[in-house]
Amino acid sequence: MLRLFDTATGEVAPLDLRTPGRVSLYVCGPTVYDAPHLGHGRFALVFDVLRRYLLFGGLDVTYVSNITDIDDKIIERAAEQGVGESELAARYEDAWWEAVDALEVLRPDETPHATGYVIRMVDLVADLVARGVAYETTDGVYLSVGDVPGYGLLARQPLESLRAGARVETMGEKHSPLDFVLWKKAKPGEPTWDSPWGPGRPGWHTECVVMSLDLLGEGFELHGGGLDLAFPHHENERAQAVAAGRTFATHWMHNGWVTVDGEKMSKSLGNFTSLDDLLGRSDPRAYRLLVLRSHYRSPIEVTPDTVAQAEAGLGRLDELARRFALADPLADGPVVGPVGGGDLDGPALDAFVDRMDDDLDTPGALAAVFDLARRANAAADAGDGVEAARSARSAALLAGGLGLRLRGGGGAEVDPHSADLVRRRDAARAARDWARADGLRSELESAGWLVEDGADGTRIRPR
RNA sequence: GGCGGCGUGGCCGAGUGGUUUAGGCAGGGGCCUGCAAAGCCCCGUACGGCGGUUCGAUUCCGCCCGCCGCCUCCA
Repeated sequence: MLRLFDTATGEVAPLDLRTPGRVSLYVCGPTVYDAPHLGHGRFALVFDVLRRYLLFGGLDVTYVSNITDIDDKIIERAAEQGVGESELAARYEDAWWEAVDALEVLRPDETPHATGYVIRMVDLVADLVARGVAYETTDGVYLSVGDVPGYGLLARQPLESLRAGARVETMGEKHSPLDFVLWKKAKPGEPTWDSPWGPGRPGWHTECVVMSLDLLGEGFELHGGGLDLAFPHHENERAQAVAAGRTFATHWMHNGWVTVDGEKMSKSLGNFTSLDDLLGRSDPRAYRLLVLRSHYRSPIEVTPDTVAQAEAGLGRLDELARRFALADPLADGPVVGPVGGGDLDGPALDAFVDRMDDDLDTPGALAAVFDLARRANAAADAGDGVEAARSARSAALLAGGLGLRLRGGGGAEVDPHSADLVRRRDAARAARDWARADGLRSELESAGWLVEDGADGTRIRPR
């Protein structure tokens, strides 16, 4: 039984299901006004791992993640670049999918776009106004936060405490500084939709509450996103649902930051590395491994050094796949449970599940994978082929459960010149001409290959 | 000011009131190898500081120091 830390209660609790065997997740996706950075990649990976683990456990998972394609930032950026908002959004949405595809993050089952749900957003806002919890001002419609029971749940602070910290200067016509905008009345030149309050566009918090409820229904199991979304974004989504008398998500999950020199990576601080940069200079799987190596709620530091460490660890797992010619467990999509059987290492699987069930302890789960790798090699060295194969197969399957694909054979194309060097080296070794064999190894190494001698002769792979 | 998190061996990063260790990377020694590589075995006696509780604390409590986050757009 999976237990997860719930931001709303501050405790680790079992993930209760509306319907046995089925689980629905809504994860706030990106606002597509710029290229995604490492932080976006982390949230995509964290929730991909959660999703894969639920599938691994045999659950029927519905995963929804939106694209925010209308927003202040998009309007601003489009104006700067002299392009239309929809054109800009489409460009960065493409960049988004390209990056997460490279990370082997599974595509959501549904990807609602905010612009496709405006009519329903207007309906919600009108309902909130009719219920007397929202009010109109000269620039928009606002939710009266003081009228929502339990406001402050996700901030983990009571309303009064939040009010004390709020910035009063941005209050305008709002009744309380914490009241937030549901509908923004149009300013000249902005894209607009019709509403009872005149042309305008929805507020960000209204977008996600409408899309999640529409696609997943009331009482869906889990709503997630980066920790910075807990307050005010998720708080405000929840407030609208509560104010409208609807049951919202029953569990809240937030991932920690990617940090740079200990500070949160963000667009506003300007200390970000784009996903493209990282993926261009390292194995995309290394970032997944890096994310898995620490707990999802902890901050992670991504540096050339930690990336290199992850790549080295990956090399070890790939070597395992190569040695045992393991089949790719992700060849036909994600690993779907129930998983088990006599040809797998039961205790190791149990250890893996035990770690994952405990609030997604991926570092612990990974330890189980590496442990299997070591045991597979040790058993093979000792001549126990059966045990070795079982451990190796189990390691690959569990790695696959985490979305980590191991690369064994196949690999890089060997150019004719290098292939010739390999042939000549085998001949030299057969003739016990070590000086010549060593010279040929040097040549191969300077051509970028890693050279290994096995029972079947010289083997090379890219360094 | 309010609320919250963190500080673990060379690096990354889990975890736990004590008798046996996370795991990975790097390093040292050994086995294997023509030499390597890969793999396996062994090794380093770590838990910010000061007190307290306890037979015993890295793990619980208090204080202190340092770092970070949220309270405003943000994954």
